[in-house]
Amino acid sequence: MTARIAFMGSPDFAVPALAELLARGRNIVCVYSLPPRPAGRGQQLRKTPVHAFAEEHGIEVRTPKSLKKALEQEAFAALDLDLAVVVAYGLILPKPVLDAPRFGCVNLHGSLLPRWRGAAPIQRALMAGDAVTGVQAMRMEEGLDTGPVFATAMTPIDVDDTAQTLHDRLAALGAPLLADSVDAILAGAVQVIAQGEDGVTYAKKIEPAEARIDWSRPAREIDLQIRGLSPYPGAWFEAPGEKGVVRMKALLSRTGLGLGAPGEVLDDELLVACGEGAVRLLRVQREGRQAMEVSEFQRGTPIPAGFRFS
RNA sequence: CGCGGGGUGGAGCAGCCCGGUAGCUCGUCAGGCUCAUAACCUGAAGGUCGUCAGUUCAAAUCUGGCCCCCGCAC
Repeated sequence: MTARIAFMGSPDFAVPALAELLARGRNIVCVYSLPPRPAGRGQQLRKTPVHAFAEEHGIEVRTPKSLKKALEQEAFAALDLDLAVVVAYGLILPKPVLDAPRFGCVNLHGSLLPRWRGAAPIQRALMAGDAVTGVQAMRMEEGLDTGPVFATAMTPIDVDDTAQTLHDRLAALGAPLLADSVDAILAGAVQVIAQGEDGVTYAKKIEPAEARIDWSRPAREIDLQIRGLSPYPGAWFEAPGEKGVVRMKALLSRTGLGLGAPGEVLDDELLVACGEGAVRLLRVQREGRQAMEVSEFQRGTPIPAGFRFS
């Protein structure tokens, strides 16, 4: 009943899972997270969300740079764990670590495996235009997200979903799903289903270069790019500003109808012509400003029909 | 001290370089027009211009400190 569990995770996505385990009275003896590092403006040292959350709950936090060294692996083994729960940790778990807990390691992944194995499954599913996605609890193996699945929760991807809304929904769906799997595993009553061999895709990490909008692409693709990269890193293009062109992020959009040269603004509410079709921008953010609805943006610094984005 | 942009009535912005009666597009309230309206017309309320100090006859505007927000890079 007081099984010894370690939680390994780093970003926001992992926090609800840890919170759920605590809410169910699970004995989290230690939390592993990526080490604090200089980040953001001013290069301040920043703890990961999981790190901060764990500290608030008085749990020991360890932040090794790597788990490849024997010393770290021994420290991990010394925890005498029954189970390790891993959610978007950020470090590779070497075999000695995977094998240390009595019941092994369980992972929560944000896609319907074997589709979108890897780093950015939520954004990739959205950007690819998938109609449905989900979260799965799975047993960890040495391969990248290759282990057999314990449980699945699915959710449709809506036309006004962004990476943010989808992320939040999947995190919320995943927390109880994962906790249920933990219950089942510890009770020795868990069933697993091997991943299929067909339909394997990899969710490559999002690179900044992918964020620039190319208005000559089809509207459908641009809309998916905008919503899939929203709010971070944010699909962007160049807009006029007082002191020359400024970067402007598109945070929410929907496809629309219209004809014009790629990048041409077709009405006074930022309907922009694409290589094929048009995209209506719904929420934007200009450099140095807060994100806002297009109606608000147009009130302050209107971009009229006829303007052409490059 | 990583680079840079910003904090002006409820919202979004202009004004700042070249100190001197607070502006624009909306919103709100009242009245009018209309079969009617989120449309149009008229009028009104609402701001110690982030904060503290300095310069000055006079500071939103110039100088310095502090707080908060944001983009890039990481």
